[in-house]
Amino acid sequence: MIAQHPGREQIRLENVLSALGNPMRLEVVRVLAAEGERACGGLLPGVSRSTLTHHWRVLRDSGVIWQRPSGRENLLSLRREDLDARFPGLLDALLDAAEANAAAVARDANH
Amino acid sequence: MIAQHPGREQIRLENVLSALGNPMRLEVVRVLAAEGERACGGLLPGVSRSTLTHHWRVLRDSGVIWQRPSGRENLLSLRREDLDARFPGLLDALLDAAEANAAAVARDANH
DNA sequence: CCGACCGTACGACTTTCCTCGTACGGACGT
DNA sequence: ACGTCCGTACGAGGAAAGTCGTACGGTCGG
Repeated sequence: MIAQHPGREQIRLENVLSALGNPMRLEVVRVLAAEGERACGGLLPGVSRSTLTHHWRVLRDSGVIWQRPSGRENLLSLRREDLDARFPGLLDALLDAAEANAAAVARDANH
Repeated sequence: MIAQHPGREQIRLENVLSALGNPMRLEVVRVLAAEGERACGGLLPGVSRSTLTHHWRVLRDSGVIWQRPSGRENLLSLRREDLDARFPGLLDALLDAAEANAAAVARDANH
């Protein structure tokens, strides 16, 4: 099926937050913010494809990412403009927080 | 049971985000930010007490609020300092976003 | 045209979350 | 001391989320 994205005005904060409350999806957003548009595959190694599809759907339905077919791939990108327009400063704060959080998690793992 | 709060360094972004991904809890945080320390009761009219206790636990365990007994009440307050130290700028961005979001939801309701 | 590849659709299973009713315990006022 | 109020603990029920296997449909390269 063709992906249907919510309009900018339909984006709801609670959906964005619960979407990003999942570590896998938060990691995806981190990668997209750092590296720009990317294909679906390879973003989360070791996870089955149907699980990935599920997470793309959640991110797309909550308004966090664009999903654009290109050949046999699907390209993902952050909806940075819409998120910034809707919730100014939130995305940048979230990305900074995600970085700090990832560092803390890594520190814990080695502790 | 005595409430046990995570230390500042134990606060994890994914826990904060999924805690705030629930509309009720997001509303509680909005009220606490606006009005400061408040008693548990009366924050969410029409919800049973055991449900409230559940939400306090989620917010407390994720590191978003302090919970402090005072007489026969329990006072709730935002962990603003810890959240700011851990994730600079995030809480303010979230509160601004929550306000914008609440306005949009109200607009939708009247549509 | 055919096989390989990318991603989705669907169904199933498990786990977690949300909500509530009931029972309990501490703190206050009389 | 007694009843009342505030909140928690526990258990149960239903709803939602996360994961996967399998099957399907496009798209590219030979």
